[in-house]
Amino acid sequence: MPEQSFFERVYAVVRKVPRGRVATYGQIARLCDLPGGARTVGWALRALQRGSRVPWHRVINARGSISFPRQSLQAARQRALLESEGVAFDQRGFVSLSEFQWQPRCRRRP
DNA sequence: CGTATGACGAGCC
DNA sequence: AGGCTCGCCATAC
Repeated sequence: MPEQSFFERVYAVVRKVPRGRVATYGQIARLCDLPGGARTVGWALRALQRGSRVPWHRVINARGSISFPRQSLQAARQRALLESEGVAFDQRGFVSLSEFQWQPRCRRRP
C-alpha cells in the first residue's frame, strides 16, 4: 500500500463529519496529526473535483464563519448547503461552534 | 530545488 | 466589529 498524501488524509477525515455538524480547518489538521496545517487543509479542499463525496461545506474557520468572501457565490452556496442540513447562522453570519461543532467520540492513542 | 500559494489561526489594534 | 501582521505547511510551478 502506498502512503496516502496529506490531502487524502484530509478527505478521509472530512468524510466523517456528519450531516448538520461543522468542523474547523484547524480541527481537521489536528485530526490528521498536523497541528498548524490549517491552511493546507484549505488547499486540499480547494483541490476537490466537482462530484466528490467529500462534504467540504462542513468545514469552516475557527471563528465559526465561512472562509469565502462574504458576497461570493461560493459563500452563498456553502451557507445554503449547511442551512439545508439544519446548521443555524446568527445575524452576523456566524455558526455557534459550541452548538454545531463536530466532536469525534474516540481518538487513537499512539 | 527555491519560491509562491492559500477555503487558516492567534494575537493585536 | 473588522482588519492587519506573522507564523504555519503541503503542494504547485
